[in-house]
Amino acid sequence: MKRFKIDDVAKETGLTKRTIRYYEEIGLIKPPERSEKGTRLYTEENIEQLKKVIVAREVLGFSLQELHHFLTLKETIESHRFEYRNAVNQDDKKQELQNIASNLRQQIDMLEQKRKKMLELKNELEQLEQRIQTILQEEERRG
Amino acid sequence: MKRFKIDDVAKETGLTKRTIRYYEEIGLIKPPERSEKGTRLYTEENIEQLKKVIVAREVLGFSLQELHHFLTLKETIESHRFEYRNAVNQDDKKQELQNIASNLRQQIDMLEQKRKKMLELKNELEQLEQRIQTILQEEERRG
DNA sequence: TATAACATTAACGTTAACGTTAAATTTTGT
DNA sequence: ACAAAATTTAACGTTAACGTTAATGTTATA
Repeated sequence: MKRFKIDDVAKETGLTKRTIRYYEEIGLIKPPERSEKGTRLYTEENIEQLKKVIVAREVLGFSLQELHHFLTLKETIESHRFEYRNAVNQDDKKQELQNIASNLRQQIDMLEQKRKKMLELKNELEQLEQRIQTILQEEERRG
Repeated sequence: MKRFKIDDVAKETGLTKRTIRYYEEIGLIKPPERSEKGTRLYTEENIEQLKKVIVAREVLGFSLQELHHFLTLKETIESHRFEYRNAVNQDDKKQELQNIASNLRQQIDMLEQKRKKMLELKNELEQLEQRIQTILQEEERRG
């Protein structure tokens, strides 16, 4: 499988090298493999993970802390997927799953709230746009 | 018309007094009236404006700079609404309006992009939720 | 009317999210 | 094989968005 060095990743994602290392430092992305002497070697998967982080930060406006919370949640779910049936203490596991589910529900509801607010703002902007278009068209007619 | 003091506004909006003064300082909100001796006196309208800023910041994740840009745009449009017909230089005005329109269109498209990305994330989370529910239900059945 | 409770400005402090620089290695191109 | 280019860690610098404190002045109320 092909590996990329940090400068390639930076160019691909638009982040700086510093930022990529920083995201690794605070645990937002998995540490990539290293060469024998310590140079970071990224897989496509590493890069995809980074891109998701960018979307969540830029597009959704999450803070890196919120993002970390989020990703940890996802990781927890995915890592528990197979372990569950063999769990030592079923009741504890069940409780944990229910906590996660409740947490997820909250995040989903929050996203829906945000989408609603965004739509409202978008509508407001479209009204402004309409107003301007009307004025411009009146001008056309009047010459 | 009733006026509120900054502490009331803080309680109403959930912001701190410092933050409210700061938003005024950087031009995010209109400076409210002052009493004879300098105490800030806020109208309902002032408070509404603040609440909109909060939505845009918290819910939409805009930086205060982006917000400022945004609000300035809106202000520009609204203040030009009546002035336009009597404008001295019609061509300049027309050009300006077209610039604003183009700017608005960009913001609207950006909002739509964000909404799309949000929906994707929401769907992803709902799949995770579904997975958890399935596991929990299997547990129920197995006792 | 006095005094407690609140407001104002000014200035320094803090935290997140990187930027920048430096000194030492590593990797790459010829 | 060796210079040039890229990478690593470490540490200090910067900016936005406030928090905190202090000194002083204003408002409310008993």
